[in-house]
Amino acid sequence: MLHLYDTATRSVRELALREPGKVSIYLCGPTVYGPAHLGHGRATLTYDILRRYLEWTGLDVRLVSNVTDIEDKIIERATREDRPWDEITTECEAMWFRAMDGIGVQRPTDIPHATEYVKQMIELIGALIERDAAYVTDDGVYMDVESVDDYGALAFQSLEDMRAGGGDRMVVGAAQKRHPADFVLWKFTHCEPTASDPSWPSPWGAGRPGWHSECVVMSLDLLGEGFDLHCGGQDLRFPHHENERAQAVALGKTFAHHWMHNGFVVDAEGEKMSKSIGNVSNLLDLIEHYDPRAYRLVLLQSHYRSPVKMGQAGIDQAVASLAGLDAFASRAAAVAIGDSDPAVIAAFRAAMEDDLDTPKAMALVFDTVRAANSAIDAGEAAAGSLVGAVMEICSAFGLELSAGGSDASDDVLAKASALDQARADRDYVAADAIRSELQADGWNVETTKDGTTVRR
RNA sequence: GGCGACGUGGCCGAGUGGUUUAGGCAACGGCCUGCAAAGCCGUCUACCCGGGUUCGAUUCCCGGCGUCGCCUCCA
Repeated sequence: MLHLYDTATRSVRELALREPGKVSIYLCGPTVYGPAHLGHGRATLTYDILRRYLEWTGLDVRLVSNVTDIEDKIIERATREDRPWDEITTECEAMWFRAMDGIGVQRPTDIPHATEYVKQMIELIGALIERDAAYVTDDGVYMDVESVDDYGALAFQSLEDMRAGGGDRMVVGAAQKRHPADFVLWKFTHCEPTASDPSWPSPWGAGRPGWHSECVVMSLDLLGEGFDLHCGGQDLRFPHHENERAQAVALGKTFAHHWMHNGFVVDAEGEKMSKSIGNVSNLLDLIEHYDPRAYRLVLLQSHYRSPVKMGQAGIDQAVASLAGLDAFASRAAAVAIGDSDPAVIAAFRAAMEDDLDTPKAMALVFDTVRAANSAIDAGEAAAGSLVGAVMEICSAFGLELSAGGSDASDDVLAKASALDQARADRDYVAADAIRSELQADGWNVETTKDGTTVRR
């Protein structure tokens, strides 16, 4: 069974399943007010790889990932551009899924929206007030973090330490907050609602829900108490996940059993990609200019918890590496694929079960490719099962290899034949000319004694 | 100020108390080829610094230095 690092216990432990054969996962999704960036790509690819792996092992995976379509950033943008807020969220959500399609991330099984859960969030907030875990101030309803005994479990810091270590940081939020860490559950709308600034009625006054409530409500509604795994980027660990957990705990509900957080994407200088620094790269730009598989490969070759450096050089290396894998797929197309080599598959599984050791698994893929190439060269029967193992692993990773050539036009194929004819005639000047011509058109040309193959 | 992560060869990036030790990219040599390409074989650069533990440390401990993150919206 899969062993995964659990943020809450800070240890690698078995991912226990609530129901045998089924995995329930909640992944915090995007706030839709702008384009998806590299950081979003890393998170979604990480969990896409996890999901595909789990499915490959035969588990029934339910992956719930929300869309946050109520949020200050959305309202700010709508107000600035004088547009209806939901025009922005609709547009950005469509853009988000275009990016996800582009990098080959499968759709979650459920995609709840915050706007669909306002009523339930109000119920949740009401229950928290009833239990004396939340209180009303002039500008909203706040969660009383001191009502939660183990608040700080994901921050690895007690409330006292947080306050003591606060240094000269400003306390953000209302002056009426009981504790600096108390967070907003409901924000009152003080002005008249506009098309850019949505508002919902509540028992405490018109307003909108705070960010931390939606994920609690949606995860518990769709997955139920004690679901298996809650995941997201490192930056969500605190305060977002801590605060989600606090609400569930305050209500006496069992929340996620296991917490998984992926590392950041950093730029070439090692700095985190962040909107405020302005070094964010748009995911759609990336996949427009490069092979979208390159990003997946970069991530597969590093551990999900490590920071990943994303720069020109890294992408170029991955592209070169993919060329090798595609070349393999091309020559492997001529081999009768057999049952995947059991030793390779066992090694793959062992690597993955150990906290998703995809770097080790990729090393295994490259080793197996080499072994398969040698077997093909030697005409050995083992080639088929080695090829099969490589294909099976790549498929479990969502890494599609391209055997190429299928999009070659008749014209290109005619040139390939002409090249073979010229070589047969020992007219190497003509042969080289044809090859150069094809290469200039972007084809990889391989002339062998069995004839010429062309690939993109 | 508190909490946390990290510092590996030309580059990216795993891993480990010693024995052969990732893997990728790049470079170089060889085989193959009409020449290339692809493929195969081989070579080359490593574990931030100072102490300690140990028969032995890149790996464990302590202390530096450096980089980064969280503590505030952020995948």
